Amino acid sequence: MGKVDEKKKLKQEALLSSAFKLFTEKGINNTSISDIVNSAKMAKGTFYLYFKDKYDIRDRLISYESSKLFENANRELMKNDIGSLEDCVIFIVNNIVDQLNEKQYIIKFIAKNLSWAIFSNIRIAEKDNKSCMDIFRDIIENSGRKFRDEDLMVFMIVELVNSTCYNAIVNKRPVTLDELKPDLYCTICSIISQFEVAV
Amino acid sequence: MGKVDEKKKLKQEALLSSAFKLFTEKGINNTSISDIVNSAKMAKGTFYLYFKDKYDIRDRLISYESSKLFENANRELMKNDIGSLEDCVIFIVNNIVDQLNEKQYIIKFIAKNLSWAIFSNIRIAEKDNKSCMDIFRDIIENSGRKFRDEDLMVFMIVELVNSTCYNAIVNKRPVTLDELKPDLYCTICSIISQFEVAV
Amino acid sequence: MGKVDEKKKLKQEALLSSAFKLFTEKGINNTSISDIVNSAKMAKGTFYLYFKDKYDIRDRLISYESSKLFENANRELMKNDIGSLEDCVIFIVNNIVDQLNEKQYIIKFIAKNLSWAIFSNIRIAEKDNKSCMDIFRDIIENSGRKFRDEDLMVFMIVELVNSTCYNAIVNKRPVTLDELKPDLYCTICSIISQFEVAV
Amino acid sequence: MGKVDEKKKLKQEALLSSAFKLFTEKGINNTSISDIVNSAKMAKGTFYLYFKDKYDIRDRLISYESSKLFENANRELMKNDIGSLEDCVIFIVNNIVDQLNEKQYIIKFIAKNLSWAIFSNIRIAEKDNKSCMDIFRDIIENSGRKFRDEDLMVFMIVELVNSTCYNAIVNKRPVTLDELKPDLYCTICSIISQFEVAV
DNA sequence: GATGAATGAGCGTTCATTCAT
DNA sequence: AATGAATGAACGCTCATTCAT
Repeated sequence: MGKVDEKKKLKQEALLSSAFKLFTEKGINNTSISDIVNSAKMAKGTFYLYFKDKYDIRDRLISYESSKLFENANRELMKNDIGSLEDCVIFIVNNIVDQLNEKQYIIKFIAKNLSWAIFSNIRIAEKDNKSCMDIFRDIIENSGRKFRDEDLMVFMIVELVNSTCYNAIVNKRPVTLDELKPDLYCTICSIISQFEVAV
Repeated sequence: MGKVDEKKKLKQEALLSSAFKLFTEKGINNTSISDIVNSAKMAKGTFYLYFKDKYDIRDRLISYESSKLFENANRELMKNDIGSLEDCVIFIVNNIVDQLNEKQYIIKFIAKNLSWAIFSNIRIAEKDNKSCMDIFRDIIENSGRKFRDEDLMVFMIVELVNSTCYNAIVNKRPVTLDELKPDLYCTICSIISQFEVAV
Repeated sequence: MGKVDEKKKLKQEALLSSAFKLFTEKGINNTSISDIVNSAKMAKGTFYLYFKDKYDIRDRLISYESSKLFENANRELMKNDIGSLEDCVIFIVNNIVDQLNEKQYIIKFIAKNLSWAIFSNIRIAEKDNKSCMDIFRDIIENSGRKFRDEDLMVFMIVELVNSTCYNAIVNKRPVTLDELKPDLYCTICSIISQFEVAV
Repeated sequence: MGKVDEKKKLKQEALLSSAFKLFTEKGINNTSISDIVNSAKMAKGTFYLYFKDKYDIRDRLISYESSKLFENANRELMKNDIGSLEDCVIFIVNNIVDQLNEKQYIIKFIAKNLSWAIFSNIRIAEKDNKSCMDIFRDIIENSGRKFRDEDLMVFMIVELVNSTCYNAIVNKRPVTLDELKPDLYCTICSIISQFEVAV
């Protein structure tokens, strides 16, 4: 990579991190392109060399931040020797919601923008560019068990976790994250068992 | 109520219905106060006599539209003689998601804005101004059964339904609403049973 | 007309005259909306209450300035007792090109923008809102003479005058206006005679 | 001419032809230098090595395209054995307006920008770099006839043709080109005769 | 000579809000 | 109470021009 490309990468990263900081602090609607370039200390026009508009940079950030969460969780999973499928799924969920709980600004930024369509397309560089969904499928396959509709099963778990944890973390209503966890994980087990078919 | 008050109420209602029409058609971000007053055929300044800003009128609309959904569902529940608690809950959920499926613009408008805080505060005029949560509590009490943490139970059900149905109705991904329903209702039963305590 | 309407008219006139001044001084391409409102001493947004954009105000000005030229010429024609059709046409042409010669900024502004379509639609308030073309038709009719294709005849005269006088007035090339006039008027007579048909 | 010079000429020609294409397609005001260099597949900075700005390249194109029209007409004139001066002039005019009628985008581009100053300076490479005006002078001389003010005569003819044909070709108003021609050529003869002096 | 990333002034336009009527 | 003309800050975006490579 030449010197020029390196400089370009730095510029782009400066824009991404400035935008992330501002989006999480003030919200997307209250952040202007001017704010972003001022914070990144470059000229307005430069923004448009790298991104189409505010929503372009937002989508890039959502994918990037989401994949980081998932990568971290997955890395930890590999380090440990987790037994059953249920334990694996709960381990990942638990790891991710703990990350989110520590960095609440991330969940505020991601949650309301993370559609199933985006989620299921997030790629994990460390895992051969596989999607999150692919990784779940691998885990399921490795368990040797059989399920009716894997995609629907994962979808229901993801949506349940996403929406309940958002409230628990951000509003602490109607319960805190720690109070939510036992029942959340219990329901995850119920969902898994409800989809299982005898082999 | 005097003639003047009546006129005022009419003005306000005209603003609310114009705003709802525009918000669902073009989205909140693309609707200006100019648009709203033009559509309601009154002067710009008049808007500020009734609402603080665009977000004030939005919140009023969310409450109003949500309560209508719930009222409709509840009215139907009363007409029928539903047996078990599970059947009651599923009846209400089913009725609401069918309403949403028919009027998709409502779910697009409400869903991303409907926090648990708002939901649990929605008042139903027809039912002595009780909140949705109160009505669920009544249903539970009438069943004669006993649950660990009713609020958390209802919260989990509401969040699961809200987030999965949003995707199923709006994107039809990863499944359509009809394909989702059986598994959704099965999970609702699991959640209920997981919270039940022996009497 | 109420006080408010009067104020509105004043605002609009201030915008028109500021725009005219700037357009003729610096050209349309070098005049921004900002320039216009600054010169008219009002806020930028006010411009958009009265005109769609820069080209809207330009077209309004072209019509207005052109009709003024024609009105003046016509008023003078009425005052005098001009004999033949040729003399009438030449009187009007002469009067208009003299006006343009005195206020060269007008011809610079109008000439390159004045299409036949615009010209033939210019209305003269003083003459029952008749178009320029209508007035020519009246003059022709009053002469009692008969012509093959009146519109084409007037068109050729107008275009010849417009284009040759623009150069003569603005560039004084290849001749000055005064040097051009005799031959121009001679050619006008040729055109008229070439279209005349025996009665 | 060295290899380097040849490469430079190719670059310049690529810029000219890209600019011409874009100017005629979208208009000068809507064409940016970015557009031109993108279309010519070179870097932005390169443009400034060859042209001062957009208006520099425009003027070069007008001269170039106009001279091509005139060259074509003149070449055809040479091929034929045209008799009188009137026939020669009308032959050239007719040939040029037919070219313009076939390629309307050229007249749209040239007409509003073609001043007499530019026209009279157009050089014809094939004819010893003579100007258009020189060629007319040659034709006049060859006819053996004598005229008062040749330049003014040619000027009036050129302006009349240019402005009337622009409308006839582009707007087809108030008549089409074919409907215009007979009267236009008749007026040209009148102009010529009006300038002739007895020998 | 050729490049193209970077600039930043400037553009047209929008719109929430005010306030005299 | 109701109006709507007026405001002007702020917006997203463009683009001619520069200059280090």
